[in-house]
Amino acid sequence: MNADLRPLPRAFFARNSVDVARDLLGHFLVHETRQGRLVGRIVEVEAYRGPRDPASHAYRLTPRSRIMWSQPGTAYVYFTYGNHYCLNVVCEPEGTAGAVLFRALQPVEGRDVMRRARGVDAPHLLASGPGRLTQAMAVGPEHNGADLTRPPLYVAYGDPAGVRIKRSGRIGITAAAGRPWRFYADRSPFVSRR
DNA sequence: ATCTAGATCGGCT
DNA sequence: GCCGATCTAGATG
Repeated sequence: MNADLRPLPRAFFARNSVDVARDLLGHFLVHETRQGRLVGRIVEVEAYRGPRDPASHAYRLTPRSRIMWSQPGTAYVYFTYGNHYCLNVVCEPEGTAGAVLFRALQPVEGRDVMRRARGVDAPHLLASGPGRLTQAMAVGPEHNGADLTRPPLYVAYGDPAGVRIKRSGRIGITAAAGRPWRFYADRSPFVSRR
């Protein structure tokens, strides 16, 4: 992996979250930790919108969901099912709610650290699923509100042109008929639900 | 291959 | 009190 990773600018995230989700495929999620630099290629994401999207935490304004109205490029980390953390990046202009959930990565750098954190060996099981992804990337509740446009945790330019994009319904969502806002890299072994 | 339950707890009605 | 933007292990066909 080359050493040069440049963060995406804030303007990238200040758009419709569905467009941001699609455009995120092929770019990198990077975390510079004490253990070393962890890098994954983004291969699966889901878009969530505001009060008009019943599947979104921002369907209502609550203390937890408030952050989805904040500055684009901000991290939204939430806890679910008593066990797992999920990482999102806030989208849309400030004052409009929206976010993209990171669902799966292709591990690119720091695989050994990821293996240790996950307790599994197979590369396609390291970060294929939102809970697995945060565990592999050493992301937790302390990152809620972090700025994902600058180190140590950020989204960096990759190779989006080389991705065959597929779309589908969001996973685990019942109240979202007619909103196929999950995007993933076609035929990638690193997406969830293989 | 497909299903089921259990873990485990914060946020919300 | 209920249930979730999940994962894993174990059972069953």
